[in-house]
Amino acid sequence: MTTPTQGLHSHVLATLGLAITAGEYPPGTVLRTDELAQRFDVSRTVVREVVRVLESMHLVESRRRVGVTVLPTPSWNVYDPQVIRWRLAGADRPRQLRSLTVLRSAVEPVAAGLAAVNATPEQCRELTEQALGMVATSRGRRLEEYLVHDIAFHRVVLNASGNEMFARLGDVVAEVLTGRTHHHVMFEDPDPAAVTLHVQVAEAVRERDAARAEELTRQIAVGALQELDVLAP
Amino acid sequence: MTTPTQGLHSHVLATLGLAITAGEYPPGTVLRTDELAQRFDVSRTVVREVVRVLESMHLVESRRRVGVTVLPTPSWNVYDPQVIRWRLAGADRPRQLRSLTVLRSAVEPVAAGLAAVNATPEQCRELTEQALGMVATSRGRRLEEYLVHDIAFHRVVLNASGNEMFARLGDVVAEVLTGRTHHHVMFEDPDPAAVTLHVQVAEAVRERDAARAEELTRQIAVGALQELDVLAP
DNA sequence: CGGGAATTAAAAGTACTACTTTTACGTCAC
DNA sequence: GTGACGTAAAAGTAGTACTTTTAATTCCCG
Repeated sequence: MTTPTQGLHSHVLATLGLAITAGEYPPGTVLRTDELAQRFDVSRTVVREVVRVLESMHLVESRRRVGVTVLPTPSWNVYDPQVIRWRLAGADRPRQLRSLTVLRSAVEPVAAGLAAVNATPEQCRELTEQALGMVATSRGRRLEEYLVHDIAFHRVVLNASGNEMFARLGDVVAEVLTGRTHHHVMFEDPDPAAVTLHVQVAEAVRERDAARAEELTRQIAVGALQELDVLAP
Repeated sequence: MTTPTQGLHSHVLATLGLAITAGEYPPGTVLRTDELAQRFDVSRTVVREVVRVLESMHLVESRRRVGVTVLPTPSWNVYDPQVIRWRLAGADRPRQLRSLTVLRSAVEPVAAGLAAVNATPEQCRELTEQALGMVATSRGRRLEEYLVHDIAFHRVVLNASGNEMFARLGDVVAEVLTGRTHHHVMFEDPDPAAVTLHVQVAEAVRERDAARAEELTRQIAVGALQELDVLAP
């Protein structure tokens, strides 16, 4: 069952996008628009609009007299949040989680350093609040609540960096953290060391210590990568 | 005059996308499909497909009984290569170049470190070759040739990292480097220090010295940022 | 027998029209 | 003033007819 979307377009897009990113149609596979129209029981108009969107994501390529060809993975717009969501929902979720975590490990430390310089007082407050929330929910099987604070924390850091490219990764980080939490056996409480590091990052940002904020965030990232190595060998 | 594209769809998409990203339609502006159809002298079908694509880039939102609303900048899919190209071609190109350069400064050092671990012999060879090409073209007003090697160099590093998210930034880096070169007064030869650093990175990767590759690339990034500060105060 | 030019047909691209569905907004009753 | 109701405006959907591109086949000539 796919996500219950409203509107024919959304439905077809979700179904096709998911299928393609899941590798259900190997690269090179050709689809024909009216065949798809028949399969989904919608008009060719709808299919064409869907194909145009998939084309803009570089998942497929539409050529006259040939049809709609599925493109190889390296062409895909892997930064498109929609594509990320599809892939995280699909088969190679572990690989995807790893790629994204590596990306985080590169970006977040730099973002934290910038946040120490650019964060507004309000953002500093928010950051501290979320860190404290993490502490409060870090023990006693309260992983869901912890996750909310964790996501909020990282989102504030990325936004506070003042760089729009970083800010836009908030959703990606949210997906990664969610995926990680839900994928693990949900019994264990989060690593106490990580919790402490978050508190310290908030502190460093508040005190405008960019180097320290960056270094501490780097440690968080290292921890996340190691955790991934342990759980997905 | 916009880029000479083939096909009505491409043409309308390019024109509208460029106009929106250039801020020609402030957020909240409402467009109507048949008004657009009239303006571009195409059928509503074509306009609808364009709108769907713009919607997937989160540049606009289409609602019944309202029309097509231009969304605020923070919603935009700023990682979409198409959006990046439009924005680099438009008014806030300096701001955009800065954002992207900061992103590079975060990503490329980590990518270089990974490349030192994962690069194939072939990639090492290619890297050295491009670095030497940079050296060869670094003097005597040969900026265009230099640019080609520079782009190729960074692309190889990103690909060799083995991380698909990094690899996908190759196009972005290419745009940034191109934009930078063409935007500057094209008289001065590239910074000799930067050229040397590139050679050293190739060396470090070849010798599998991840830490050194990372650190050297970080220095390249710092240089790029400083250069930007000098030229766009 | 081979290669290149002409032909063909298959599929997407475009246009137009008619109809449906949603929903903002204004109206009217309470 | 507030809430139910009706209306119309705009997007959504469908279907059809036609155009354009181009892969693939055919056919002619060397």
